[in-house]
Amino acid sequence: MTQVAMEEKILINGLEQGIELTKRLMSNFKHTSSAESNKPLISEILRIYQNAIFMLSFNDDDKNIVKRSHDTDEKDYKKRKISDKKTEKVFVFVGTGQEKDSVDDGYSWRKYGAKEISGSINPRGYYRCTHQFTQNCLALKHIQKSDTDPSIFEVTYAGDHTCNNNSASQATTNFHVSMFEEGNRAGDVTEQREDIKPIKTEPVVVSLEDLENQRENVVRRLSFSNSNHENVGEWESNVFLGNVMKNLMESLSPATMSWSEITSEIANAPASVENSETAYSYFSSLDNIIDLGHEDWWWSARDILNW
DNA sequence: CAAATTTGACCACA
DNA sequence: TGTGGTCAAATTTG
Repeated sequence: MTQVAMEEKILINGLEQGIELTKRLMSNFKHTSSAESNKPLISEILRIYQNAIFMLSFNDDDKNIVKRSHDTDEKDYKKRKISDKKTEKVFVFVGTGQEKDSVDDGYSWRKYGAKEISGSINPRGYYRCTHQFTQNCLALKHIQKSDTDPSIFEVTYAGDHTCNNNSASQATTNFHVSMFEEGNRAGDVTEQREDIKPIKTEPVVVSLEDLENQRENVVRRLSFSNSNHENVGEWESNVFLGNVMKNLMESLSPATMSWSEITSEIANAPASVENSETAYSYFSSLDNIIDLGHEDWWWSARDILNW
């Protein structure tokens, strides 16, 4: 594992911890205050996380960030399996929840194989969409538990869902943070890095429906990197943010605040970082917050946000 | 009993 | 020939 990868992991774990704290905080807070006063907090938290993730993708930029465009390849659909698919690697950090061997991402999967992977301790599981035959849905995914950290799952998706039978309705109690790490081979446009540097954060507009039913749409609308191409950081951040929001929604009772309220609140949040220095300062403060530990963090947040 | 999983066989590919 | 992805029979699960 490279140095960068290690830093990445540490950062993500910290962020994930922060989210757990946020969940708890919000859960507590809803009993003692109005939803209205929660809004600025939510915005601030989201912004901080957004910037942290920004940093993450920025750090990533000496690796291959660009996802291989998989267009105009559909000629030889003879070899219709995983071979030439855009396969994105995803790290899923499962929150404190129960140990499971898979990750609930809203779709229903059917395991069709498992394989020992050379050099890895844990086997890799092979899944296809449950509706592969009934709806001709050719989505696939592979899951492999990390050797070093049992709470991390390496998930590779291949193929798009054409089915609509995802079980998006039931909310997960677990909290997932998903992140793409790399596209693939070395020859891939690493020199276009300058173009990829995120420039500015756009207002966030997302609907919960889209998040849970149509990830692809979420990717586009939640985008806060520049990018004509979809790049990895984009996806990563979107999934991350989407999960943040989802959990905030779960923490708040549905009656106290509607999703559209949150959405507009987020959209009105100040546009964030213009450059990496600013982003770094945000990141640092987040880092400090995490360092404070659970109880202190709560009070620290009170100070920062002027409650 | 149907649907999902396990597990070794099979097979493609480098 | 080794590795990794899929198949499918056996088995488990609900």
